[in-house]
Amino acid sequence: MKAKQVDPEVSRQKVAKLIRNFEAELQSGELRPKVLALVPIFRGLRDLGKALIPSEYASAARDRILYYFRKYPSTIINGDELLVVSGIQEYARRLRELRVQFGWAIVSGVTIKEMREEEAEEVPDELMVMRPNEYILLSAEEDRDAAHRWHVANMIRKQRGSVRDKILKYLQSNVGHGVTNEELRYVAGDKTEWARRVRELRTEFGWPIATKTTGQPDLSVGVYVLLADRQSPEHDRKIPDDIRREVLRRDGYKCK
DNA sequence: ATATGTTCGGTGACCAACGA
DNA sequence: TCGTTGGTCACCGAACATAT
Repeated sequence: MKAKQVDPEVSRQKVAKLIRNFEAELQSGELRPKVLALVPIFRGLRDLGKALIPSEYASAARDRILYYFRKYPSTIINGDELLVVSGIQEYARRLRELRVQFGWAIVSGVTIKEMREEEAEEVPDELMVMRPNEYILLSAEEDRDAAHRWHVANMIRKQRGSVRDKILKYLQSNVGHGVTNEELRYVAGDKTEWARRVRELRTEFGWPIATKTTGQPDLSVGVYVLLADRQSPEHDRKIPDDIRREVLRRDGYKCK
Protein backbone atom coordinates (compact mmCIF):
# COMPACT_ATOMS: atom_id res chain seq x y z
CA MET A 1 0.00 0.00 0.00
CA LYS A 2 1.16 3.45 -0.79
CA ALA A 3 1.31 6.07 1.89
CA LYS A 4 2.39 9.61 1.48
CA GLN A 5 5.91 10.02 2.72
CA VAL A 6 6.35 12.75 5.29
CA ASP A 7 9.69 14.39 5.81
CA PRO A 8 10.44 14.14 9.53
CA GLU A 9 11.91 17.63 9.58
CA VAL A 10 8.76 19.12 8.05
CA SER A 11 6.75 17.20 10.60
CA ARG A 12 8.94 18.46 13.41
CA GLN A 13 8.58 22.08 12.39
CA LYS A 14 4.81 21.71 12.21
CA VAL A 15 4.66 20.33 15.74
CA ALA A 16 7.09 22.95 17.04
CA LYS A 17 4.94 25.71 15.59
CA LEU A 18 1.79 24.25 17.08
CA ILE A 19 3.42 24.00 20.48
CA ARG A 20 4.58 27.61 20.28
CA ASN A 21 1.03 28.68 19.45
CA PHE A 22 -0.23 26.59 22.31
CA GLU A 23 1.36 29.01 24.76
CA ALA A 24 -1.47 31.46 24.15
CA GLU A 25 -4.10 28.78 24.70
CA LEU A 26 -2.48 27.81 27.96
CA GLN A 27 -2.94 31.37 29.27
CA SER A 28 -6.64 31.37 28.52
CA GLY A 29 -9.01 30.09 31.19
CA GLU A 30 -11.14 27.78 29.10
CA LEU A 31 -10.42 24.07 29.13
CA ARG A 32 -11.87 23.07 25.79
CA PRO A 33 -9.77 25.36 23.58
CA LYS A 34 -6.67 23.97 25.22
CA VAL A 35 -7.76 20.43 24.50
CA LEU A 36 -8.70 21.30 20.95
CA ALA A 37 -5.35 22.97 20.41
CA LEU A 38 -3.54 19.88 21.66
CA VAL A 39 -5.30 17.56 19.24
CA PRO A 40 -3.26 18.61 16.18
CA ILE A 41 -0.14 18.40 18.31
CA PHE A 42 -0.90 14.80 19.15
CA ARG A 43 -1.54 14.10 15.48
CA GLY A 44 1.66 15.84 14.52
CA LEU A 45 3.71 13.83 16.98
CA ARG A 46 2.16 10.68 15.62
CA ASP A 47 3.13 11.65 12.09
CA LEU A 48 6.60 12.46 13.26
CA GLY A 49 6.95 9.00 14.74
CA LYS A 50 5.70 7.41 11.53
CA ALA A 51 8.11 9.49 9.49
CA LEU A 52 11.13 8.10 11.33
CA ILE A 53 11.04 5.00 9.18
CA PRO A 54 10.98 5.87 5.46
CA SER A 55 7.95 4.48 3.69
CA GLU A 56 10.05 2.68 1.10
CA TYR A 57 11.07 0.35 3.92
CA ALA A 58 7.77 0.13 5.67
CA SER A 59 4.55 1.90 4.84
CA ALA A 60 2.08 0.36 7.24
CA ALA A 61 2.17 0.28 11.01
CA ARG A 62 2.75 -3.45 11.09
CA ASP A 63 5.69 -3.13 8.69
CA ARG A 64 7.21 -0.36 10.75
CA ILE A 65 6.95 -2.44 13.91
CA LEU A 66 8.64 -5.36 12.17
CA TYR A 67 11.30 -3.10 10.71
CA TYR A 68 12.07 -1.78 14.17
CA PHE A 69 12.29 -5.25 15.69
CA ARG A 70 14.53 -6.52 12.93
CA LYS A 71 16.78 -3.52 13.30
CA TYR A 72 17.15 -4.28 17.00
CA PRO A 73 16.85 -8.05 17.37
CA SER A 74 17.41 -9.65 20.76
CA THR A 75 16.83 -6.28 22.35
CA ILE A 76 14.17 -5.57 24.93
CA ILE A 77 11.83 -3.03 23.43
CA ASN A 78 9.24 -1.12 25.39
CA GLY A 79 5.69 -0.87 24.10
CA ASP A 80 5.96 2.90 24.12
CA GLU A 81 8.68 2.71 21.47
CA LEU A 82 6.30 0.74 19.31
CA LEU A 83 3.63 3.35 19.94
CA VAL A 84 6.01 5.90 18.46
CA VAL A 85 7.25 4.00 15.41
CA SER A 86 3.89 2.48 14.55
CA GLY A 87 1.94 5.69 14.95
CA ILE A 88 -1.20 3.75 15.85
CA GLN A 89 -2.86 3.17 19.18
CA GLU A 90 -3.35 -0.53 18.81
CA TYR A 91 0.17 -1.49 17.96
CA ALA A 92 -0.28 -4.51 20.24
CA ARG A 93 -2.86 -5.85 17.85
CA ARG A 94 -0.39 -5.59 14.97
CA LEU A 95 2.25 -7.21 17.14
CA ARG A 96 0.08 -10.24 17.67
CA GLU A 97 -0.40 -10.55 13.93
CA LEU A 98 3.34 -10.57 13.42
CA ARG A 99 3.72 -13.28 16.01
CA VAL A 100 0.74 -15.47 15.28
CA GLN A 101 -0.03 -14.98 11.60
CA PHE A 102 3.46 -14.35 10.30
CA GLY A 103 5.53 -16.49 12.62
CA TRP A 104 7.93 -13.94 14.05
CA ALA A 105 9.35 -14.98 17.39
CA ILE A 106 8.33 -11.88 19.27
CA VAL A 107 7.62 -12.50 22.94
CA SER A 108 6.35 -10.21 25.66
CA GLY A 109 7.30 -10.11 29.30
CA VAL A 110 4.15 -12.06 30.03
CA THR A 111 5.22 -14.87 27.73
CA ILE A 112 8.68 -14.92 29.28
CA LYS A 113 7.06 -15.34 32.66
CA GLU A 114 4.93 -18.21 31.41
CA MET A 115 7.95 -19.88 29.83
CA ARG A 116 9.80 -19.62 33.11
CA GLU A 117 6.90 -21.14 35.03
CA GLU A 118 6.45 -24.02 32.66
CA GLU A 119 10.16 -24.77 32.87
CA ALA A 120 9.95 -26.45 29.52
CA GLU A 121 12.34 -23.96 27.97
CA GLU A 122 15.43 -22.29 29.26
CA VAL A 123 14.97 -18.58 29.81
CA PRO A 124 18.17 -16.52 29.83
CA ASP A 125 18.66 -14.46 32.97
CA GLU A 126 18.67 -11.14 31.16
CA LEU A 127 15.11 -11.74 29.99
CA MET A 128 13.80 -12.41 33.50
CA VAL A 129 13.48 -8.68 34.14
CA MET A 130 11.07 -8.10 31.26
CA ARG A 131 7.83 -6.31 32.11
CA PRO A 132 4.47 -7.11 30.51
CA ASN A 133 4.68 -4.13 28.19
CA GLU A 134 8.12 -5.09 26.90
CA TYR A 135 8.86 -7.17 23.85
CA ILE A 136 11.79 -8.88 22.22
CA LEU A 137 12.46 -10.47 18.86
CA LEU A 138 14.15 -13.74 19.78
CA SER A 139 14.99 -15.00 16.32
CA ALA A 140 15.78 -13.05 13.19
CA GLU A 141 14.14 -15.79 11.16
CA GLU A 142 10.48 -15.86 10.28
CA ASP A 143 8.99 -19.24 11.11
CA ARG A 144 7.11 -19.74 7.86
CA ASP A 145 5.98 -23.19 8.87
CA ALA A 146 4.34 -21.91 12.03
CA ALA A 147 2.76 -19.07 10.08
CA HIS A 148 1.41 -21.49 7.52
CA ARG A 149 0.04 -23.80 10.19
CA TRP A 150 -1.74 -20.85 11.76
CA HIS A 151 -3.39 -19.93 8.47
CA VAL A 152 -4.60 -23.47 7.98
CA ALA A 153 -5.85 -23.60 11.57
CA ASN A 154 -7.59 -20.26 11.26
CA MET A 155 -9.28 -21.29 8.00
CA ILE A 156 -10.56 -24.52 9.49
CA ARG A 157 -11.65 -22.80 12.67
CA LYS A 158 -13.75 -20.32 10.72
CA GLN A 159 -15.56 -23.00 8.74
CA ARG A 160 -18.98 -24.22 9.74
CA GLY A 161 -19.29 -27.67 11.14
CA SER A 162 -18.68 -29.67 14.25
CA VAL A 163 -15.65 -29.32 16.45
CA ARG A 164 -14.77 -32.95 15.77
CA ASP A 165 -14.70 -32.41 12.02
CA LYS A 166 -12.51 -29.36 12.43
CA ILE A 167 -10.05 -31.21 14.61
CA LEU A 168 -9.92 -34.03 12.10
CA LYS A 169 -9.37 -31.63 9.21
CA TYR A 170 -6.53 -29.97 11.03
CA LEU A 171 -4.87 -33.27 11.86
CA GLN A 172 -5.30 -34.34 8.24
CA SER A 173 -3.53 -31.22 7.08
CA ASN A 174 -0.59 -32.17 9.34
CA VAL A 175 -0.31 -35.90 8.72
CA GLY A 176 2.84 -37.27 10.26
CA HIS A 177 3.55 -33.97 12.00
CA GLY A 178 2.80 -33.37 15.64
CA VAL A 179 0.33 -30.63 16.51
CA THR A 180 0.07 -29.17 19.97
CA ASN A 181 -2.92 -29.12 22.26
CA GLU A 182 -2.90 -25.34 21.91
CA GLU A 183 -3.36 -25.62 18.16
CA LEU A 184 -6.19 -28.10 18.57
CA ARG A 185 -7.87 -25.93 21.17
CA TYR A 186 -7.62 -22.98 18.81
CA VAL A 187 -9.07 -24.95 15.92
CA ALA A 188 -11.88 -26.13 18.17
CA GLY A 189 -12.75 -22.54 18.97
CA ASP A 190 -11.80 -22.94 22.62
CA LYS A 191 -14.54 -25.43 23.23
CA THR A 192 -13.65 -27.18 26.43
CA GLU A 193 -14.22 -30.74 25.28
CA TRP A 194 -11.89 -30.71 22.32
CA ALA A 195 -9.73 -33.43 23.90
CA ARG A 196 -12.74 -35.64 24.25
CA ARG A 197 -13.39 -35.16 20.54
CA VAL A 198 -9.82 -36.22 19.77
CA ARG A 199 -10.27 -39.42 21.73
CA GLU A 200 -13.52 -40.08 19.89
CA LEU A 201 -11.73 -39.72 16.60
CA ARG A 202 -9.17 -42.26 17.72
CA THR A 203 -11.28 -44.85 19.47
CA GLU A 204 -14.69 -44.70 17.89
CA PHE A 205 -13.85 -43.46 14.43
CA GLY A 206 -10.62 -45.35 13.97
CA TRP A 207 -8.20 -42.55 13.10
CA PRO A 208 -4.58 -43.40 13.99
CA ILE A 209 -3.92 -40.50 16.34
CA ALA A 210 -0.89 -41.05 18.56
CA THR A 211 0.21 -39.26 21.72
CA LYS A 212 2.91 -39.85 24.28
CA THR A 213 0.74 -42.25 26.22
CA THR A 214 -0.98 -43.84 23.25
CA GLY A 215 1.58 -45.32 20.97
CA GLN A 216 4.43 -42.87 20.67
CA PRO A 217 6.40 -42.30 23.88
CA ASP A 218 8.94 -40.02 22.17
CA LEU A 219 6.32 -37.29 21.69
CA SER A 220 6.16 -34.59 24.30
CA VAL A 221 3.14 -34.13 26.47
CA GLY A 222 0.31 -32.40 24.69
CA VAL A 223 1.38 -33.31 21.18
CA TYR A 224 -0.94 -35.23 18.90
CA VAL A 225 0.00 -36.72 15.58
CA LEU A 226 -2.15 -38.29 12.91
CA LEU A 227 0.12 -41.11 11.71
CA ALA A 228 -1.67 -41.69 8.43
CA ASP A 229 -4.65 -40.29 6.59
CA ARG A 230 -6.39 -43.60 6.80
CA GLN A 231 -9.45 -44.52 8.80
CA SER A 232 -10.02 -47.93 10.29
CA PRO A 233 -13.59 -49.20 10.42
CA GLU A 234 -15.65 -47.29 12.92
CA HIS A 235 -16.78 -48.92 16.08
CA ASP A 236 -18.70 -47.54 18.98
CA ARG A 237 -17.63 -47.75 22.56
CA LYS A 238 -19.85 -50.68 23.28
CA ILE A 239 -18.17 -54.01 22.74
CA PRO A 240 -20.68 -56.83 22.18
CA ASP A 241 -20.71 -59.39 24.97
CA ASP A 242 -19.87 -62.36 22.75
CA ILE A 243 -16.73 -60.64 21.41
CA ARG A 244 -15.80 -59.57 24.92
CA ARG A 245 -16.06 -63.13 26.17
CA GLU A 246 -14.10 -64.45 23.20
CA VAL A 247 -11.27 -61.98 23.76
CA LEU A 248 -11.15 -62.70 27.47
CA ARG A 249 -10.91 -66.40 26.75
CA ARG A 250 -8.31 -65.88 24.02
CA ASP A 251 -6.08 -63.83 26.33
CA GLY A 252 -6.51 -66.09 29.31
CA TYR A 253 -8.28 -63.37 31.34
CA LYS A 254 -5.04 -61.44 31.60
CA CYS A 255 -3.87 -58.06 30.41
CA LYS A 256 -1.96 -58.17 27.15
C1' DA B 1 -11.87 -6.36 -2.72
C1' DT B 2 -8.35 -6.15 0.30
C1' DA B 3 -5.43 -3.97 3.57
C1' DT B 4 -5.31 -1.40 7.46
C1' DG B 5 -6.99 0.50 11.69
C1' DT B 6 -10.36 0.67 15.81
C1' DT B 7 -13.60 -0.99 19.10
C1' DC B 8 -15.54 -4.36 22.07
C1' DG B 9 -16.03 -7.68 25.72
C1' DG B 10 -13.87 -11.10 28.40
C1' DT B 11 -9.79 -12.70 31.17
C1' DG B 12 -6.20 -12.66 34.47
C1' DA B 13 -2.08 -10.41 36.76
C1' DC B 14 -0.78 -7.07 39.75
C1' DC B 15 -1.05 -3.73 43.39
C1' DA B 16 -2.60 -0.83 47.11
C1' DA B 17 -6.12 0.14 50.50
C1' DC B 18 -8.91 -1.81 53.82
C1' DG B 19 -10.65 -4.35 57.73
C1' DA B 20 -10.68 -8.43 60.78
C1' DT C 1 -0.45 -10.27 59.44
C1' DC C 2 -3.48 -11.99 56.18
C1' DG C 3 -7.30 -12.31 53.13
C1' DT C 4 -10.58 -9.37 50.59
C1' DT C 5 -11.76 -5.80 47.54
C1' DG C 6 -11.53 -2.48 43.96
C1' DG C 7 -8.90 -0.36 40.35
C1' DT C 8 -5.68 -0.54 36.49
C1' DC C 9 -3.40 -2.61 32.91
C1' DA C 10 -2.20 -5.72 29.11
C1' DC C 11 -3.66 -9.36 26.39
C1' DC C 12 -6.59 -11.68 23.04
C1' DG C 13 -9.70 -12.66 19.04
C1' DA C 14 -13.80 -11.17 16.83
C1' DA C 15 -16.41 -7.71 14.88
C1' DC C 16 -16.71 -3.50 12.89
C1' DA C 17 -15.05 0.69 10.24
C1' DT C 18 -12.30 3.07 6.94
C1' DA C 19 -8.80 3.73 3.33
C1' DT C 20 -6.74 2.51 -0.90
